[in-house]
Amino acid sequence: MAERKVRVRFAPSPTGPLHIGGVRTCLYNYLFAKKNGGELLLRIEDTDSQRFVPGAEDYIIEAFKWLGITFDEGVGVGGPNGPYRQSERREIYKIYVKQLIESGHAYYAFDTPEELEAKRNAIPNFQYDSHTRMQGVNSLTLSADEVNRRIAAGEKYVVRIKVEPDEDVEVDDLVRGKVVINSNILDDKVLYKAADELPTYHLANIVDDHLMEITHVIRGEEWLPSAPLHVLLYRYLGWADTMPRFAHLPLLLKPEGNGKLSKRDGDKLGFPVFPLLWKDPKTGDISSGYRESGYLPEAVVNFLALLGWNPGNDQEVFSMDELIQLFSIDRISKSGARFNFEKCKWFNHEYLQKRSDEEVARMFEPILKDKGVQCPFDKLVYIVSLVKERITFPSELWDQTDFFFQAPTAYDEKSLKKRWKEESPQCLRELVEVLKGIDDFSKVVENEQLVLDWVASKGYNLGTVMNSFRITLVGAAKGPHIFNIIDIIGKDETIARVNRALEVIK
RNA sequence: GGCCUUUUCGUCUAUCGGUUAGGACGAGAGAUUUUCAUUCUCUAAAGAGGGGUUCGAUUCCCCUAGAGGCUACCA
Repeated sequence: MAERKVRVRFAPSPTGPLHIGGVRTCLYNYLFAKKNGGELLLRIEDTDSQRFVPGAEDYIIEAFKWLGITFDEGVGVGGPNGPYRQSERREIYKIYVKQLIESGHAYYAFDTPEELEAKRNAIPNFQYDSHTRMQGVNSLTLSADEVNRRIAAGEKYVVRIKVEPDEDVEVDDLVRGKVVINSNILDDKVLYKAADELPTYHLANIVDDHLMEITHVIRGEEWLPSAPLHVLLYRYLGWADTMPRFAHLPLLLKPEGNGKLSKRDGDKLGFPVFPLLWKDPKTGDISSGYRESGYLPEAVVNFLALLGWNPGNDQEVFSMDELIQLFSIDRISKSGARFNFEKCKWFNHEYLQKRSDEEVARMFEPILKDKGVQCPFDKLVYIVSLVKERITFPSELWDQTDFFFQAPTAYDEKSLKKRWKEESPQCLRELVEVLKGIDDFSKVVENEQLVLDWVASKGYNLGTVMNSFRITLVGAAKGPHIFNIIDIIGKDETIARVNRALEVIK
C-alpha cells in the first residue's frame, strides 16, 4: 500500500451536547493529525432522524473553537469531499447498498420491528444471523417477484449485511494489538432503512471513511465489538486494501462507582461533563460547561490529553504545540480512566497563573459589572496582581477582593476573637494619627517601614497592631499585604474604616 | 447469559525480565507569611489472587476474580 497522507475524522452524532469523552477523542485525533502533518475532518453523523437535536451541531463547532481544536475539512469549514452531513449524503449510500445487494453481501428484510421483538422474547439470545435468517421474511426466503412487489408497494424494508459464518475476523488495533472475533457471533446488522432512506451508522461510517480517504480511525472503545463488522464491510465493498487503521481509546469512567462518565455524574458531583453550557431545547434543562465554570481551554485540553495518554516522562504541563510534538498512539493506555476533576482544577490554577494580570483583570470586569462596581482598569490590574496566585477560577476573584471596592459591613467573629486584643482600640486610635501624617499612600515600602518604626518606638505588639488594623480594613483576618490594601483604597477611606471599626467593634 | 477489552499508591500514570517500583493530583505533617491564601519541604500510600515459563517476574503465558464495553430499523 502506498503511503497515504494521514487523514482522520471526528464524527459526532448531533443528539445533544458534546460529551467530554467525545472532546478527548477529538483531541487525540487532532494531535495525531497535526503530529503527522495530516488533516482532521469534522463529519456530522445524523443518520438517526429520531434522535436529532437542533443546535447540537453549532454547539459542537463552538466547543472546538473554544478549545483551540481546528478542522481542516468538514461541517463548518467545507472541503472537496462534502457534503459532510450524512443526512445530505443519502444518494451516495444508496449506490453502495445496491452494490452490496448485487454482490450478494446484503439482502432485503421485511420483518417488522414487532415481529423481531416477538422473536427476541420467544427465543433466548435470538439474533438475526446465518442460523436464523432463513426463517426471516427477506429476499433470501422470498421470491424475487415477491421482493419486487413488496418494494414497489412501498413496504418498509431494511437492508441487512449477510455475514458469512465460521470465519475469524481480525482487527489489527493500534492500541490493543490483534483482536480476533469469529463471524458466527456477529449478527446481520441493519445497514439501511427504507423508512427514512438513511443508512445506519455502520454503513455510512465505512462509506464515508472510504470516500473521504480516512487513514486512521481513532474512536472510543465502545466501538471495538463492532470493528470486525466494519472490517467485513470494507472487504465486501472491495476496499480492503485501503481500509483505515483502527485505534480504540480507553473510556472515561465515573470518578467513583461504576460505569462510564455520564451527564448525571456532573450534576451530582458538581463538575461539568460538557465543554460548554447547554440548554436542552425541549426541557429547558441546563447542563454546566467548562467554559462557563471558569475553566481555561488550555487547562481542559491538558487535563484531557493526560487521561489515557502520557509522554513517558514526568512532565505534566503541556502547551498544545508540545502535545502535538509528543503525541503518539503507542503511548495511549489500554484501560479506562477514572475522571478526577480535582486534577483538572489544579491544571486550571496552573494555567491561570500563566495568564497576565491584564488578562485576568479582563475576566474580572464582567463580574464587577454584575456587582455594579466601577473600577479603572489599571487599578483593577493592580488588584489582580495581588490576589491572582490565590485563585483557581475567575469566579473566586470577588471573594478575594470585595473589600477593595466596599468597606466591610461586618467583622468576622473568629478573626475578632483571635486577633482583636484589649489594647487594639488604643493602638488603632494612635495609628490613625500616624496615618494622617502620611501624604503618599502609594509608597508602600516606605510607609510600612514608617509604621513598623512607630510600633517599635511605642513598644506595641506588632501582630496585635497589624492584625487589628487588617480587620478594620478587610473585615476579617485575610487578604494581601496591608500596605497594598491601603494604597488601593486610599488615605481617607483607610482612616474612615478604622474609625468606623472603632465605633462598631466592642 | 454470550462476546470483546482491561487490571501498578484513593485517582491519573512511569517501568518495554534484574529499580530502594518513579512522578503528579489529592491526603497528612512541618516551614515561610505580623492575617488568610499562595509557595516550599517532608511523610504515608500500589504490582487483584493462583498457577506456570525463567537463574530472576509488576513486566511473558494460563486460570480465577474484579472492572468496563458491546449484544437495536442509536451512535
